[in-house]
Amino acid sequence: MYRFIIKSCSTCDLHGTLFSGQSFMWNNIDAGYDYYASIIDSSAVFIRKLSSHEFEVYSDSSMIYGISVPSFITSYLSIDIDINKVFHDRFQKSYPELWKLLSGYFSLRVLRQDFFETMITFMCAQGIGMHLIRKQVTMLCQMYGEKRALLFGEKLINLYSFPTPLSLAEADISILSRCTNNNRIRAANIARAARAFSEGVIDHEMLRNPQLPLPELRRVLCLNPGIGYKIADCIALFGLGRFDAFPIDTHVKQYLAHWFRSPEALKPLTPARYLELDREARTIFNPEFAGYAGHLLFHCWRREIKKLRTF
DNA sequence: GTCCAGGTCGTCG
DNA sequence: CGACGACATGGA
Repeated sequence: MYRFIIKSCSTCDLHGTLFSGQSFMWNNIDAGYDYYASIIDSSAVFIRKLSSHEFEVYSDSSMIYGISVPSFITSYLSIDIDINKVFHDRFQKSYPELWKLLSGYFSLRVLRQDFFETMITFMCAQGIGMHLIRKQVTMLCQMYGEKRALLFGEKLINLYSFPTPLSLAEADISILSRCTNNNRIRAANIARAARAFSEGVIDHEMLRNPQLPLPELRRVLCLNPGIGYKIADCIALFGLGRFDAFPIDTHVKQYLAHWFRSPEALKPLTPARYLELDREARTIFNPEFAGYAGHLLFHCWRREIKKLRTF
């Protein structure tokens, strides 16, 4: 077991990380206010908060995705991102009431999560509630993942690893569909995407190139059945660390109408309007961090206005 | 019973 | 393009 200390210049709420894209991945994550545990790149990782700006990290390997654990975790928790970078002064001054409401969400992080996990979990997130999405991911991990009991000091944590691409690629659709809310189309799309990833048709390295323009990245992801604009943008934001990607779902659409008085956001969301709202968002937010900002607003909207409890 | 959930896709006007 | 239904289930 390796142990590292990481110092952070910005605060990070580890429980808040659960509100990130990993809101779905309930049984392959365990987190509380001062700790976070998961299996990342098939290695067990445990993070404990020592103070607001210091973490200790335990890992059973010295490298994750080929880079040192401290470097990886710093990137994973995106503790390099500062809230004043995410929201420019103009935004803060233009929406003072909203800014005050939003201040409770500043310690929430957008994680730089695993590409494959992100792709599959967001393919489960189509027009159904958070509860059902999490149920699907839970079943996927239990049926196709690996059970792992992790011991960190005195703390025992039971988790499932996320299924490997191959295990989903070879899955029988009738069995897999039990994990996808009985939706066979979704199950077939997931198996197909897993196959494409295994075979390199979905070229992870190519997609990870930060020079790749967002529209092109979106176009390539949308080549896969079951991935539309919204899910492609989620994969870019959470799975490729593209904080400029701005996924527009039913909640984002609602707050664009309510908080930013967008008339377009009141109409049904067609592909053409999606692109139009995407353009609008880039005039409201710092385009470089539009998605990061949008994610904070997403949770703020759900909790403060819609009174939805994610946990 | 009705409506809405972190949508996507095929079909039709 | 835009509207509409299918896909599926469960909580409010």
